[in-house]
Amino acid sequence: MKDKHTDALAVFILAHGLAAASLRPMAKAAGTSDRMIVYHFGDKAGAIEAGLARIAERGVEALEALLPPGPRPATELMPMLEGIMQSGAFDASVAVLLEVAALGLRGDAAMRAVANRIATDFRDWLAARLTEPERADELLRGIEGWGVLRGCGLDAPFPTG
Amino acid sequence: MKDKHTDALAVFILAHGLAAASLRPMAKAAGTSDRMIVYHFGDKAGAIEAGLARIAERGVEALEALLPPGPRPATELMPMLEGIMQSGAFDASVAVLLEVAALGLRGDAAMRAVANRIATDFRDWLAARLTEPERADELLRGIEGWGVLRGCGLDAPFPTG
DNA sequence: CTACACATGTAGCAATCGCTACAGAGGAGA
DNA sequence: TCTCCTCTGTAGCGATTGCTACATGTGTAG
Repeated sequence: MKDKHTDALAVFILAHGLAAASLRPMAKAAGTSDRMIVYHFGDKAGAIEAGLARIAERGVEALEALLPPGPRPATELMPMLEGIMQSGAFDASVAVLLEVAALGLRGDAAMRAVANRIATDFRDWLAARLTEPERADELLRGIEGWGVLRGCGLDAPFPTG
Repeated sequence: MKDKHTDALAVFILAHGLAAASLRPMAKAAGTSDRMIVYHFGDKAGAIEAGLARIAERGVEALEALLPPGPRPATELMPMLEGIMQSGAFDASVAVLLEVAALGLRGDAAMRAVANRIATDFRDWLAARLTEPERADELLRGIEGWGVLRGCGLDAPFPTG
């Protein structure tokens, strides 16, 4: 049951953002009570961390499912990614990452750890998908920056290959 | 008086983040009451927007003060910026931008407008500071991405010139 | 002096927050 | 059967949330 609840937490956080993630609404979305969330996860922070960890697990899988397999040169991979990101399908994921990264920047150690996990998973996936894996850091930086500027309503160029 | 309050709002938001920006704490920091904040700014959203607008005005000035004047090639400007950003002096500013951009990504029109203003000001400043102003977009994207990854505790490369 | 807009303090509202105490249900082992 | 242990529902706590009603200043124009 805890596992189902964790899924529901992940879905809720993705849908509404960290800022709106309070116990009762999350519990209701999970079909249970705030009482149970606290029982399973200790406290709100534990529940949030569990939900974010689940998001981290699922994020890369979702992206992977949308791309043909195998490593490619950046000049091929990045335009594919651009199409996917421009569609808005991952806006919620990016928004969550931005919220978590902002907390990390403010010194929240737990959130920084979660952010690190999400970003590292994405970077590793990117490196595995590139025929030039040494460019993963640079391209990841470009993608995240593009996401920020997208949230700002700016048409920044997507990082090219 | 409203102007002083706006300054205090900006300082508070920078220091504690959007997530912690509730009326009473902000008012206390401004040396007034929640009653007065609502009186001057209409409601909480108005106060937040006013504070963020003030942050947008001041952000670029603060950066400008730390650099020698005049446009430079990216290969000179970016290492200077890197030193400043690595110092952490602008972590709070970046964190606020990430929070606002996340709300923008979620469709909050007012926050997207504020985010747009902040990002556009920064981009314009960057373009004016570069001997290759056409690279402003790309470098801005790189800097924002670097900020995200810094919040994730990742040592991403700062965009080079 | 009067009138009237601007400004401010006190008090309180209903709603929501994270969290907890308590009681019970249900199954597993002695 | 008795006794734990895991799980769950109800109810409520004190604190904080955004916001408002009401009374009272404090100026300035007529």
